[in-house]
Amino acid sequence: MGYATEHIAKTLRKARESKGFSQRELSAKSAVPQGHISKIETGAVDLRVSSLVQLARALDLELTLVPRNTVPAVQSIVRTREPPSSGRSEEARLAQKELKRLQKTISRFLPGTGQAPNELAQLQRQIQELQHFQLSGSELAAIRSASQAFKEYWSDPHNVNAVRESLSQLKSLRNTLAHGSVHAPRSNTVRPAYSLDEDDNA
Amino acid sequence: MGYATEHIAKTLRKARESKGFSQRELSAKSAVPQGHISKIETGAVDLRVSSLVQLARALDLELTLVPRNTVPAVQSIVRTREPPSSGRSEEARLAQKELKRLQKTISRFLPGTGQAPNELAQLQRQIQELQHFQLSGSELAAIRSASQAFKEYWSDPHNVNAVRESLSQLKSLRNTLAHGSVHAPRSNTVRPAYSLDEDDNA
DNA sequence: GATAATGATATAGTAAAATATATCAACAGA
DNA sequence: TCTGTTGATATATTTTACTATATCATTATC
Repeated sequence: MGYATEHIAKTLRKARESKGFSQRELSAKSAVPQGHISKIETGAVDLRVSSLVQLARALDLELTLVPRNTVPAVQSIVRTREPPSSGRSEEARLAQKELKRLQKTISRFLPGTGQAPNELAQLQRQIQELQHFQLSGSELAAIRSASQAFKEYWSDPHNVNAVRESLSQLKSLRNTLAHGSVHAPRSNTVRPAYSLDEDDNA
Repeated sequence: MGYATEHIAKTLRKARESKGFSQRELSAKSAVPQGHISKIETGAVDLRVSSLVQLARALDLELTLVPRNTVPAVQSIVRTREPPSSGRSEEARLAQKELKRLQKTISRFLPGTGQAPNELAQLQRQIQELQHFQLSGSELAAIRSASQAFKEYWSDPHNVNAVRESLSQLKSLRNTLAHGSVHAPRSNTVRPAYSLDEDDNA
């Protein structure tokens, strides 16, 4: 409806997709129900500012009021810092999927083992945390590599070193992401009021 | 309440005051009731985006969603284009008051005259329109000068030239403002859905 | 001192968002 | 084919913004 709010809705959707989040994931991060996100993105509601801010924060966006005559300059800034080119959204999606796949694989493997090595739990937490970062192509490669390492352990449960290898890869990935030295900064992972998981490590 | 929306509220109030608008004036321009504006500025409500946009437009602001990491750059842009230094708010206030004073003076003068010169009506319309611009120090000077000219006419109703002088000063002021060649652009005066006054002239 | 403008509040009624749940079709993978 | 994910919708309930209107204390202006 609202001609002016339509733009907001589009921005939200684009931001979400570019980060590879599903509406349900975003719902978890922002504490806004998925159904409501759907309505918002399709412009079916005149949402309240608090809802908008909740979503924005989860998407690493900031709601600002800028003077009309500065809008072009602002847009130019935003544009130059945007995702390098195209395909980013798809890569983010794939990276997130790969993470989930690995997570699932591990959890399916766990019950079978009499006593799982310590590293397995760590691996799981690491994956858990990585899901909070915005990922892209290069990260996808690292994740796949870690996934590969775990498969080696899967096929030979004596090879604990493979787990260690996998874990170390993900840790290093997490550190690069957290320190923002290479890719998108994202120094602070978005954290909902109710914590979905505890993650804290070095 | 809303920690995040508090910032929005402050921005709105600052923008309004810096333009010398009262809540009632802003209410007229934005079609948002004064009482509601009060609640919004004091952070008593979690307003809807449509209301926020209405107010923003009336204040010549744009609601935008920008990536977190661009916020500092954006703020810097906004800051460099802001009112040169201080006292702007007070000057705007004074300029608006001066206009009102002149308007009042004229309307009080009118009934007394058997047949007011054409220029008086033009003067009134000119003032009417000028009230839609954001004014500052230099405009204040021009307005006072026009006011002075009118007083000469007041003391000597035969001196129609004084009115012409006053009118010409305001017209020139209006043109400079409208074309944005000198001060703040403001090419399009904010116009509420229901028109409060008709003003159209060259 | 009287009058007018300003901003903050209060109350009551209406409209609409927010929420919790659930369902559904389309599609992707195992 | 079966399963899980995704996005869109539907319904019912609760909460709350929005509106209109009025009051009030505080400043300014005459």
